[in-house]
Amino acid sequence: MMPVMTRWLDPDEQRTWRAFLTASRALMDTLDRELQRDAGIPHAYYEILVRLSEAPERRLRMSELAESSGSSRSRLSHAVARLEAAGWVRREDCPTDRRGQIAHLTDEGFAKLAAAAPGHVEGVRRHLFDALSPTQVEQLRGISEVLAERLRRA
Amino acid sequence: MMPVMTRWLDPDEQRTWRAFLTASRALMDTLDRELQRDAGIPHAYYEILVRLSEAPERRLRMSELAESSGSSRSRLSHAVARLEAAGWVRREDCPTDRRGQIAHLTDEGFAKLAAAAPGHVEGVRRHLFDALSPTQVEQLRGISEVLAERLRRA
DNA sequence: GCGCGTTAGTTGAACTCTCAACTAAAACGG
DNA sequence: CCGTTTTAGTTGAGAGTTCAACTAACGCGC
Repeated sequence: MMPVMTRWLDPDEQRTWRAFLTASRALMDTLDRELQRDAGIPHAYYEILVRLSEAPERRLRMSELAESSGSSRSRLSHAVARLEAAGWVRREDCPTDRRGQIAHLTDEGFAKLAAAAPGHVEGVRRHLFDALSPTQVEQLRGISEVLAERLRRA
Repeated sequence: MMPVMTRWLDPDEQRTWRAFLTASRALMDTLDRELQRDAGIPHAYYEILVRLSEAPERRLRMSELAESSGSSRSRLSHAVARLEAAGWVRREDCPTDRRGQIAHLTDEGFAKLAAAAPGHVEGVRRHLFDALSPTQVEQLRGISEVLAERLRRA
């Protein structure tokens, strides 16, 4: 929707926006690179494995997995196909909905995740939490929750 | 580097990290999608055009452009190749360093950027600034600047 | 029970990004 | 000067993402 009168960013907002852009991009790129190097998977795949590992019986409907891991359905389909080829996830038919598929984290996949987790968590701590004061961490949570909620509806 | 004893995230940190992940991913995805829909370019390309438009004579060395737009050199090479094919950027030899290339934003590229900017800025405002209180915006700037600085060295 | 809109999930093509390998030129060191 | 090491930038292959199109099954309304 093209506004009639653009509400441009003032210099302060501009600075905030660019800092945020730089920081979040750098953070994600760094974590992604570390994960790729140490575990051979992109961060999006790690996220999928984590959500599966936390689900009852390590099983989740594809759509719920997409939702919780922040992937589009298409992305998840491709990702699970690759994870299945690697033997870390298996797909099963859903007994109550014949359209449905259930992704199931295998023992091998779980082991892979368990091996990757410490290094990744350490990265999150080093690059994010260690850099911020306790107050800032609290602030970041408030900000993130507002934004996440807002964008969930959008 | 695999730590001997993992410093796991406590529940509060976990919640913060996941909220941040969700929010920043949703924000970037949304802006990227809007930009792709309205201007036909990904956000990374928009960023490149913006930096060029702000440079003296709308010219920048490839390496400086990569640095300022947060792209790897490889990514920038591919991106500029595509932008050049679209007629929005031209590459010129650097007179002082025969290895160097200078990217130059054409009038056509500038026009394209000028057309895309209002919609994008409106998106940034709607999805980010409108959602936060003035205090939170200030906090976000502080947090982002610390993180950006920290990761720049890494 | 039937039609129709909705939802679940997949697929392939086009595009972007990453990584490693590569060329070429500058800069350094003796 | 000459050899070595950096730095600039590109390239191609491989992998991930997106978008639109598609199949199939659910479920609502009559």
